[in-house]
Amino acid sequence: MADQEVDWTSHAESRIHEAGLKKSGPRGRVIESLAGRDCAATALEIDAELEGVGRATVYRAIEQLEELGLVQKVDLGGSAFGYEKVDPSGHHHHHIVCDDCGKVEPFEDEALEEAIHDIHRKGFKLEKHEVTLHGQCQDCR
Amino acid sequence: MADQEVDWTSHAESRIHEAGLKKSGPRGRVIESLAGRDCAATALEIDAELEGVGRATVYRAIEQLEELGLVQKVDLGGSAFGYEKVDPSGHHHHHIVCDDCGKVEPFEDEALEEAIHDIHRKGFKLEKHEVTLHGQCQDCR
DNA sequence: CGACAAAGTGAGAATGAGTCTCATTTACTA
DNA sequence: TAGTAAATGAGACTCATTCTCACTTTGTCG
Repeated sequence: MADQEVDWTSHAESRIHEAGLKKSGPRGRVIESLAGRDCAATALEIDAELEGVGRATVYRAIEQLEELGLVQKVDLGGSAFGYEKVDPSGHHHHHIVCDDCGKVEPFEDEALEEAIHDIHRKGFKLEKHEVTLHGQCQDCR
Repeated sequence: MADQEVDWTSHAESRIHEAGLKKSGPRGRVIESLAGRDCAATALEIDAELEGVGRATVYRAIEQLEELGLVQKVDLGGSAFGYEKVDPSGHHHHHIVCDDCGKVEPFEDEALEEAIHDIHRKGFKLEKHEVTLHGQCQDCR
């Protein structure tokens, strides 16, 4: 396990505690599962990985983590949403999805972030944004 | 019905014909419904609007139109996808979604398009992109 | 003009993701 | 240690989407 994962895990546990929530084994396992991934996973993938943890618990844990800003929901273009840990530093990335095989890769782009930051829309208070690029990966070409 | 809608409708019908597909009333009604909208609608909204047209037919028609590049699928953050006609001129927009009431508004931004156009990713052949901004609309603040 | 094959169709069953309920268990705190 | 609020797992449920299938329409070829 890399340092960053340890950081995110303990950061998440602290924030959970600060929010007045109790410690729990099943939720801890969901947090671990998210910590060990570089990019988005679906709720059902996590559920399948964690034997003995109920589906409802996985969804509940993800929801709580999302409310605390520890996890973000990302649309991968398919039928299910993906969820991934949010870097405490505020650093974030977007996604490239291969429309043939479904593979997802993270990417970052400074110019893109700036362009989005410069968008102002009358009456709308922007809170977050999501960019998904679609195409074909090397393997599928 | 505005000129642009007429154009898109007949353009769509021609492309359907070119693709070797047969003429049909129900699919024609789905095309009309899409033509009459400025922004995305869900498949079930279209289905509900068109009495006498089966759900399967609505989904099939949308799928065919999507394959022909006449319609694009957009993620509105909710549980269902939206579908909207693609302007034959290549002109396109993205979406701002109010996370409280679910309202969707289109927006365009030249700088954003350029930033996306400049992204090159080794091994990936980019085909399309999707940008969704989230926040709160005037009514919900 | 038929007649036939391919495309199209609607009803409803099936699937898949996500949500809800509820009886039971667990973690904190007084 | 008792009380209570949070947490849990099983499974029922909802909603969007896909699939199946028997039947109808379209277009073309003889």
